[in-house]
Amino acid sequence: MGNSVTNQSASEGKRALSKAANRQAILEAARGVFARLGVDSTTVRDIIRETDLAAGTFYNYFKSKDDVFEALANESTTRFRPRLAEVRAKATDFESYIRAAYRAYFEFLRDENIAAIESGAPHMALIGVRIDTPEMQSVVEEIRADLESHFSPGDTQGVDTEYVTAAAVGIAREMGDYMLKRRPVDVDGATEFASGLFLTGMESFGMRVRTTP
Amino acid sequence: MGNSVTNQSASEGKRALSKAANRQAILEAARGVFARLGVDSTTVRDIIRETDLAAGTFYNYFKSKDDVFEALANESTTRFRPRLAEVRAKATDFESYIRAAYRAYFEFLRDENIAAIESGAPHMALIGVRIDTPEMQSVVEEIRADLESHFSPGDTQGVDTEYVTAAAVGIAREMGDYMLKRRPVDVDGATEFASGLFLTGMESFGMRVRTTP
DNA sequence: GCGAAAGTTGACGGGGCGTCACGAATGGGG
DNA sequence: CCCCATTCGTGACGCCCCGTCAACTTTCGC
Repeated sequence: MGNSVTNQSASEGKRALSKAANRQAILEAARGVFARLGVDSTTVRDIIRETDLAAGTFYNYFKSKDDVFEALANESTTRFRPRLAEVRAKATDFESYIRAAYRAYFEFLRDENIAAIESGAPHMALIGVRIDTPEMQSVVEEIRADLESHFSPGDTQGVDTEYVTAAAVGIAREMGDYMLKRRPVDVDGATEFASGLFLTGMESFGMRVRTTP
Repeated sequence: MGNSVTNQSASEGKRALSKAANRQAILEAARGVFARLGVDSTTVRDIIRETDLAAGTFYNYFKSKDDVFEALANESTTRFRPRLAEVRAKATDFESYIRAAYRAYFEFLRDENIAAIESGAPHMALIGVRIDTPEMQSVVEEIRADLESHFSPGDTQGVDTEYVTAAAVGIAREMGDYMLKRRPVDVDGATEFASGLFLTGMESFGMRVRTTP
C-alpha cells in the first residue's frame, strides 16, 4: 500500500483513460441513434442522452453531429484498410488482385451491415461507405496505385489509370449497394460478376488478362 | 371592356399563374443559395430571403429545405429522361445503345454543371445526380429494361440483369464525377472508355458484342 | 497534501423551425 | 357589377436545438 506511484495495472493516467472512454461512449451511442432515427433527424442531444455525460461535454470531443458521423465513417474505412493491404500482399498478378479486392470489399460490406441485415432495419445500411470522406478518397488512391503497379509498359498504352480506378470503384459501390438489398446476401455471385466484367473489359484496352471461367 | 369572361390572352386564372410563379421563384432562389452556401448550411430563411415572399409562404409549396432539394433533383432527372428516350429510339443494337447512353449521360452531366464548371464554384457540382431519389431509381429501372431487351435468350444464360445494370450505372456515376473534376471536361474520352470496358466485359458472360476499336 | 491545470456540468442567449390567426386577393354566382 | 366564400400570403409566436461559458470537480505534478 505504501507505494506513492500510481497503480501499476493502469498503464495510463485516469485522465487519458476517461477521455478515451468518453469518446468511445459518444461514438457507440451515436452509432445506435443514427441507426434508429437516421442521421438527418438525430440531434446532438439525442446522442448525449444515451450517455451519462452532459451536453457541453460533447463539444470537448466533436464539433458537431456530422463530425461524429465522419468519425464513424473513418473508423469503418480504417477497418477496411488492413483487408486491402492483405489483398495487396497476397496478390500474384492483376487477376488475383482484382478478384481478391472485390471479394474483400463485398465481404466487408456484408460484415459491416450484418446487424442491420439480420434485423431488417429501415435506416442506414451502409454507414461508413459511400460517403466521400477524405479517408475514403485516400483508399481509392491506394487502389489506383495498386492497379497501376500491375500495368506493364506495353499494356498501359493510353489507358487512363484514373478512369480505370473510377470504373472499378463504381462497379464495387453500385453492385455493393444492390447486393445488400438481396436475401441471402450473395458475396460469391457479386465477386464473380464484378471480377469477370472488369477483367474482361480491361482486355479491350490491350491488357493481357487470363480470366479463369 | 364589356366582356364578362376573363381576358383571353391569359389561358389560366391569376390564381394558378402566381402559384406557378411562386414555386418557380423558390426553386430558382434555392438553386442559387445551395450553390453559394452548400445544401447543408442553407436555411429555409436564406432561400425565402432571396424572394419577395414571406417565410410562411414557403411552407405552402414545400415541406422543408430538403424537399426543395429533392424537387431540384427531380427536375434535373426529368431533363435527362428525354435524352435517354432518344437514345433508346435510335439504338439499333446493344453496342449502339451502350455507347449512346454513356455519351448522353456524360454530356448531360457536363451541361448541368456548366455554370459551376466555368466559374470554378466550390460547392455542389452534381446537383440532381448521385442523390438516390425515387425518380432516379425509376430511371435506373428504365435502363435495366433497356439492357434486358437486348439480351437474346442464348446470351442471357445465368446473367443477372440487375448486376449488369448496377455495374453499368456504377461505371457511369463514378467516372462522371471524375470527368467533372478534370479540365477540359472530356466527354469523348469518358464515353470511349466506359463503353469499351463495359461492352468487352459483357462478352465474358457469353454475350456476343462487336466492339468497334 | 496543495495549487494549478484539465475536464465536466447545465443554464443561457441566439437563432432557425413550422404553425396559425388574420387580412388581402381572387373568382364564381346572383 | 357586386358580394361573399375560398384560397393564399403574411409575419409574429412558441418550441426546440445549438454552441458557449462561468462555476465546479477531478486529476496531476511536486
